[in-house]
Amino acid sequence: MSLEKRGNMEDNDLLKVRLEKIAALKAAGVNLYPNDVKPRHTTADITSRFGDTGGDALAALTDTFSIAGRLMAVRNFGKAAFVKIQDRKGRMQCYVAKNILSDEDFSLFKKLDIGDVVYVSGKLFRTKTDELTIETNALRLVAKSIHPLPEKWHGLTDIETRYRQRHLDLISNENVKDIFYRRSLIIKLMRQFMDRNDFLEVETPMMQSRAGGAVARPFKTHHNALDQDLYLRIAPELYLKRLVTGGMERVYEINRNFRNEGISTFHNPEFTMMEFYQSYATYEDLMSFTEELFVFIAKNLFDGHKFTYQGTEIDLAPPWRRLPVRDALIEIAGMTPQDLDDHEKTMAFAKRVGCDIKPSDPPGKIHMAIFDETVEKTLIQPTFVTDYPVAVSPLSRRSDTNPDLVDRFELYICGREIANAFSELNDPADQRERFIQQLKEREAGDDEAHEMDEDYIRALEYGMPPTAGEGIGIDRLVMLFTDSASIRDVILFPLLRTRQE
RNA sequence: GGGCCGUUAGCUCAGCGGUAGAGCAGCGGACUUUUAAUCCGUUGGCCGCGGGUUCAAUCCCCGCACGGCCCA
Repeated sequence: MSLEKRGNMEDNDLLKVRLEKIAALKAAGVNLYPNDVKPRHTTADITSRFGDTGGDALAALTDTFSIAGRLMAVRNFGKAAFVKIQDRKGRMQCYVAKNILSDEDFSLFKKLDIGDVVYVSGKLFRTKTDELTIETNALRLVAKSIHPLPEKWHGLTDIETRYRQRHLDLISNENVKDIFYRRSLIIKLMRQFMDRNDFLEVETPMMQSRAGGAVARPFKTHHNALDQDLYLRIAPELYLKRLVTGGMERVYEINRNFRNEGISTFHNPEFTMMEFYQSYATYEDLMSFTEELFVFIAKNLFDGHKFTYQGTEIDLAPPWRRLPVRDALIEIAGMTPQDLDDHEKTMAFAKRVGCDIKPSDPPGKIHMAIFDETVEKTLIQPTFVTDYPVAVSPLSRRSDTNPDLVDRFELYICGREIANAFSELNDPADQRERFIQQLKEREAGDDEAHEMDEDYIRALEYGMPPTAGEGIGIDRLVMLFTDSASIRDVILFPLLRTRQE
């Protein structure tokens, strides 16, 4: 759609003014969208080199500097002006004056709008108030903006607009960019850590004919040429373990998973997880591995192992607390051993604390419902919850000492599940039994229960070495490390309902 | 899915049963070292959408849409 048409349709005065300016610029021979602009510096290049250099030393410099970025503020004095230009690294002030610029460039400057992308070059100096500034001797328009930017002081605060028009959020709210730079750094550090430990990064299918590897409802889609329904994956687990069986003894994948469930400050339907598998390791090995990984990230981010999340100080110094589910239910939920071992009493307790359960649910499942309701939110400092019931762990290895439990842990920080790990079940016969048990629950109405996967069992039948695997929720991890209250603040484009036209 | 809250100018927000307000941005003017520059003047609105009550609704009531927080 042409600009002119948009203008007529929106019938907005601000837009009309801009379109008139565009016409004037075109008439003056100015290219609104040139393609040959090459800034030689970023704002950070200049401030990091000359941030502490005095005015006299700057005056002695003969170098010229050039930056490009968005025009964020103009303080105009008629024949001169101070402007702020923002690039990917920060902001820098530039001084524009009639007696320094060519007449052509100065009249271009007079036609610029806040929000335009511009290029500036010139020498450096310090103003009366000691601010490092570029004395502009050449100016170019790089990309014309036709919409006004959000308010310069308050920025963009409307949450919906921030998510729907993330470009505006990034332009006007500086800390937003910081969060996503930090997210990128965290993921980079995780890769570094995994690579150093001899893990191989792989990619496994996002579209699966059977969505397995987790307990969750999938999204459904359809392949036309094959005329076949497919599911967006809820976890990469079963594919990664096929790779382990194939001899890739240490693998990891950092990628998206999709779960068809509600949206909240801690849930986005698509989210990023790192899953990794290490042969000849146990879930206990992964506890110390996880401690090391988190400390490694924290050291790079905070230069220490303490940080503050929403006003609470979190200390990542290992070793972290290890808490068996049963102990948690007794010590924190307030159950007695008699409650735990008696189905009727367990049911009664569950109902009392507000769990949504069915009498047909196995005891282990009810225990975990009580755990979620009562214990979870109390686990503020990093805690490995261990000794999970078999009933809620269809892919985990059975404990050698107690056949009702599995070799599994979940990591909780700030009352939220951050990671889930276990020694993998590699006995194909037991795996088949677990799937059959899940099918029974599915028939009993649990549409999150795991499906039978003969193909996966067949892979296990070739022999998978003893292996431990773990999934770490990266969005939640980034929330912690960026002190973000909502998962939507660490996902660039969180899912929102489509607006009706 | 339930409860509560929000939706007013491009943005940030006031307001009120009697024809709609500020700041910023914009536009015109003054101004060559500003820091949310300042000063003078000024344009801009389906008050989310649809019903209802009323002489009169942006305001009260009902429904819907979208969003937020809490709960499930």
